[in-house]
Amino acid sequence: MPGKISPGFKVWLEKEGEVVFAEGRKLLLEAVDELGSLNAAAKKLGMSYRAAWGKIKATEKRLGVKLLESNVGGRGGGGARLTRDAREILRRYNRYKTRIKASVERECKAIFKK
Amino acid sequence: MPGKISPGFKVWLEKEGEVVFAEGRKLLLEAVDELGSLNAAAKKLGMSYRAAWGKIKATEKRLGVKLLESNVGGRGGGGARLTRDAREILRRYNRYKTRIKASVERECKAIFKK
DNA sequence: CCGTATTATGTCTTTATTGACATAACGCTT
DNA sequence: AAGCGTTATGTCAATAAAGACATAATACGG
Repeated sequence: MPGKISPGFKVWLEKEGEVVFAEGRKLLLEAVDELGSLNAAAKKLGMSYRAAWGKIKATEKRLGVKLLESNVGGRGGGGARLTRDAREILRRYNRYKTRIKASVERECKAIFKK
Repeated sequence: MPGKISPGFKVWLEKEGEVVFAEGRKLLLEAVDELGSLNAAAKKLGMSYRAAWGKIKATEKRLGVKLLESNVGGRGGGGARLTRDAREILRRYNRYKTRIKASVERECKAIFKK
């Protein structure tokens, strides 16, 4: 008899069968939006700036869309903020995920009597 | 403006926060059930017997449940068949996935006007 | 009793992903 | 002009995941 088994799920956005946006990018973009800096966002998520920058760059390339508008130097060293496209993708992803999450929790009770 | 973006999803079963069953195991177990042999199932899925066996073994360990009842030697070299527990897990996973898939397709139309 | 197809494992190689380090440029601020 | 914090990249190491290869044991059928 299987013990206490519980369901899990993950959602993402694709373009031509390739994953272009998932939870990691969502957290990263939201952190940039909050902090106004990719470096600060990376620190908040416990990753190196290099890694964060690489992920953003890769996503932009696959997506063919610019996600961050950044300026280097100046007061505080510079900073970055989300483009309109980034906000649009973020909005769609969040809406999609919220809906699926609700379904998951509903079905969960029907299939796995806790 | 983002191009043609489409949603994707994945579901799995957890035990104590650890993934114990997902799409790969499902396909493997179903193939074993159909063919009566782990070796044949592995070939069907384009993986080595070694890899298939390792995955089954790892899943059994994490799950604390036996998935395959096997006999070695004899006519045809032997074979394997699913245990009752394996069928139960498979049934739950399939039911769960089917439900979520339906939700995904429904929400998809609402969020991504195709 | 030998051939055969299968289960059952160990080990080693290759590959892919992630992470760490290093360096340059930039433009405010003081 | 010097300092600071940030963007922007290249490179290389570490770690993880997947795959390839090798070998033993088994039991049935001819």
